[in-house]
Amino acid sequence: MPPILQVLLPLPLPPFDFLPTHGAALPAVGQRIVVPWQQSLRIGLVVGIAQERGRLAGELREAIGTLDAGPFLNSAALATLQRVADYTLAPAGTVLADLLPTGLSETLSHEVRALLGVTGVPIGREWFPAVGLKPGQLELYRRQGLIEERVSVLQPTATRLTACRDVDAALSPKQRKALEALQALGLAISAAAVAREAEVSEGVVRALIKKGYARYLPVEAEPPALPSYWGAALESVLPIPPEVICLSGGRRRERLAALVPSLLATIAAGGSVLVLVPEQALIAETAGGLAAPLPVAVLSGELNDAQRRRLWLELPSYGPVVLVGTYLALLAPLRNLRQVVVLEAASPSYKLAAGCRVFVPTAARLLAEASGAALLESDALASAEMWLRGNGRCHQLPRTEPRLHVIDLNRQANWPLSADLIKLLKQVAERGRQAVLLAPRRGFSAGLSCQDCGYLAICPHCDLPLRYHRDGYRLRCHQCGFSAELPPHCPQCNGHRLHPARAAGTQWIQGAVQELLPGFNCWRFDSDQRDNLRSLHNGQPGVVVGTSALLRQPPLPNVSLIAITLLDTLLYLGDYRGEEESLRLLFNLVELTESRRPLTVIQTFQADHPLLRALQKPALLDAFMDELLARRRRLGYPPFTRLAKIQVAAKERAAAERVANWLASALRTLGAELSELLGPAPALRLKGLYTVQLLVRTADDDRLRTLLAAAREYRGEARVRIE
DNA sequence: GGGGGTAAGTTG
DNA sequence: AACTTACCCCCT
Repeated sequence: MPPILQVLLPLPLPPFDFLPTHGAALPAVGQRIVVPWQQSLRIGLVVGIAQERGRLAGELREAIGTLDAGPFLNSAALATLQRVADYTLAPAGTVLADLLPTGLSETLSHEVRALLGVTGVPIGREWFPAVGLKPGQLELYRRQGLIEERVSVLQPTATRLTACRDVDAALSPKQRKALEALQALGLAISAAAVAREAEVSEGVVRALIKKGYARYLPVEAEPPALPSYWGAALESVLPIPPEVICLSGGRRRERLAALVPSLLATIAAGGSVLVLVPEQALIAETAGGLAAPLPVAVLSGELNDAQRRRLWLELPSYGPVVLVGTYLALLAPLRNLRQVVVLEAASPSYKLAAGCRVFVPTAARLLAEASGAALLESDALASAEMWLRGNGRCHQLPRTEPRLHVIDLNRQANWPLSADLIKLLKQVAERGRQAVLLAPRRGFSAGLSCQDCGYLAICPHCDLPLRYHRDGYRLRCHQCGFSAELPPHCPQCNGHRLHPARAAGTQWIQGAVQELLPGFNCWRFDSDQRDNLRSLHNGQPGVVVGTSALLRQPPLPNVSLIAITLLDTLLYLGDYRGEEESLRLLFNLVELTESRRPLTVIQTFQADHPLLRALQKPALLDAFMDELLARRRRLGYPPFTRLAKIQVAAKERAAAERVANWLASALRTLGAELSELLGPAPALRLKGLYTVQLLVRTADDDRLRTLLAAAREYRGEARVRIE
C-alpha cells in the first residue's frame, strides 16, 4: 500500500492528498512537487506523508514530480506555516500564498513519453512537450497508465550571438574582421556589440548571421545581482543586557545600534538572525545601518522574481547572516536561525491587509518558538502585549524630555491655529528655521454641514461623512474613493450656509499658515500631495504640513517647532488601543528632526490627559503602562483575553443582519457566555456592502477556536470574515 | 439551440 | 483562487 502525500497549494484550501509519482523516490516533507490540478499543473509543497488514506486510492491522482533535490522550506518554516494557519483560522494554503514570496508560480517545462512497451498512443518513446496534447487526452493516458511525465522549472534564458563557422575566403575583409572579433568574444550580447568590438557597422554582422557564419543562441540567463546597502555605521552604544526581549525608548537609530552587540554575538556563535521591519521604507535604513559590522542580506518586495529565486536557493548555503526583511522573509531558509528581531514591533503596518491577516510580530513569535530562536521586539513605545510578555525583561533607552507646550483649545479662540501657535510660527519665520505641523487628516476638513438644518454630507456607498477637499472643491469618501462636486446649496433645506466641519485637514492648515506667513515656504505632504521637500532637507527655512506619512520621511535638519494641530482626533481613532497608539506617535515625533529637542506643541481639548503627563515625564511611563495593563485586565481586553472580530458583509442589509444574528445564536448554542459575545453591532454600509460586526472574547486560544467553528464553516448569503 | 450572464459547487 | 456546472434570460 503506497503512502499518501499531503500537498499544500497556494490556494485558500487545506492540504490535498496525492499518490507519490510512480517509480520515483518518495519526496521529503518540505519539497516542491508538481501535481495535476483540474485541467492543468500546479506547484505545491509536500507538508506531510501519511500511511492511511482518507479516500480510496483510485480517486487520488498521482503527483507528476518534484522540482528540487531537497526541501524548499525547512521544518521550522513548515511548522510556522501550520501555526499561523491555526492561529488565524485561515486555510494553510492561504498562509502559504501570503508568506512564500517565490517558487510556486514558476513556468514549467512539461514533457511526456509512452511507457516502455505501450502502443496505440500517438506518442513515442521520445520526450515530447505536453502542450501538444489536449488536457482530457493527457488525463486519459494518465489514468490508463500509458505514459510517464517529467517536469522542471523553465530556466530564464537570454539570447547571445555566437560564431558557428570558421573564417573562409567567401568573406569580405570587414566580415572577416567581425567574425574574428566574435570568435574572440565567444558569446556576444548583440550584433551591435560585435560591431563595436570589430569597429565595423552593424550591417556587416547581420550579413554574417544571414550567411550562416553566426547565429543567436539561447543561453542560461546570468543570475540577477542582489541589492546591497551602504549606510553610515551606527554609533556604538552600551549593549543591552542579554536577557532583554523587549526594547523601547530612544530613537530608531539608537535602538538599532543597541541591538548590534547582541547580533554580533549570535553571528559569532554561528547562528543566523532574522530582522523584520514593518514596511519597505525602513529596509535601506536598517540594512545600511547593520551592514558595516555584520554580514547582511535583504529580502523584501523590492526584489524581483529572479532575485527572490536566487536568494531563496542560495540562503541555505550562506554562513551565519543577518537577513533584513519584511514579512516576505518569515519563511526564508536560513541555516541555524538563532535570533528573531522585530523592529517597530507595534506598528499597525505589520497587519496583513488581505489573506490570513496575521499580525507579523505574532507570526515571528510562532517562528521563533518553532526554531528555538530567541525573540526580541523593539519599538519607541512597547505595546501592552510586549510590555506584559517582557515582564522584567524590558529595557528602555533614555528618552530626552521633550520641550512640550500643551495648548488647551478650550481657552484659545483662533481656529485652526491657536494664538500661541501663531506666535511660535511667526518666530520660526523670523529666525529662518523650520516647522513641522501634523494634522489628523488630509483634505480641507472632516466634512461639510449645513448651519441651518444640521445636514451632514454622507457617502452614498458608505455610512461615513464625505471629507471636504479644497482642490477642485469636491467632497470625497476616504473609505471608498467616491467623489462629488460641492453641492451649491443644502440638499435638505435648500439653505446656503454649507460650511466645512471644524476638524481641520492638511489643506486648511496649509492655507492658514500661508495666510499668516505670506512669502514663507509652506509645503504639504500627505498621500494626496507629496511636495518635494528638498529645500527643507537642504536646511532652508519653511513649514511642512502633513499627515503621519511624514514620519516615514528622513528627518529635517533645521526644525525648531513641531506641532500636533489636533490631538483629540488621534485619541479617538480606532479601538481600545487608541491611547497607546497616540502616545507611540508622539514618541515617534523625534524621527521628524535631526535636532535633539525642538519645541513640541500639542493643541487639544483635553489638556490634562494622562498621556500628556507620561510624554512629559519619562519617569512616569512605567506607571502609565502598568495602568494601561490594569485597565485592559479590568475591562477584559487583550493581552488578557483573546479577541476575534467577525465581519459579516452582504449587499442587502437584511441578509447581513440575518446572518449575523444566526451566527450569534450559533455561538450561544456552542456555549458562548454573555461576556464572550459582543454584538452584533448595527449594520454599517462600507463600499456598498452592509457590514455587521461581532466580537468574540475568550480566556484562551482553544476556547476561541471552539466558539469560532461555526463562523469558520459558514457558507451562504453573506461573506463572513474572521480576524 | 445557443450566446451571455450569474450563482453555486468542486478541486485530491 | 480558479475552474466547472447549472440555471436563467433572451434571441434566432
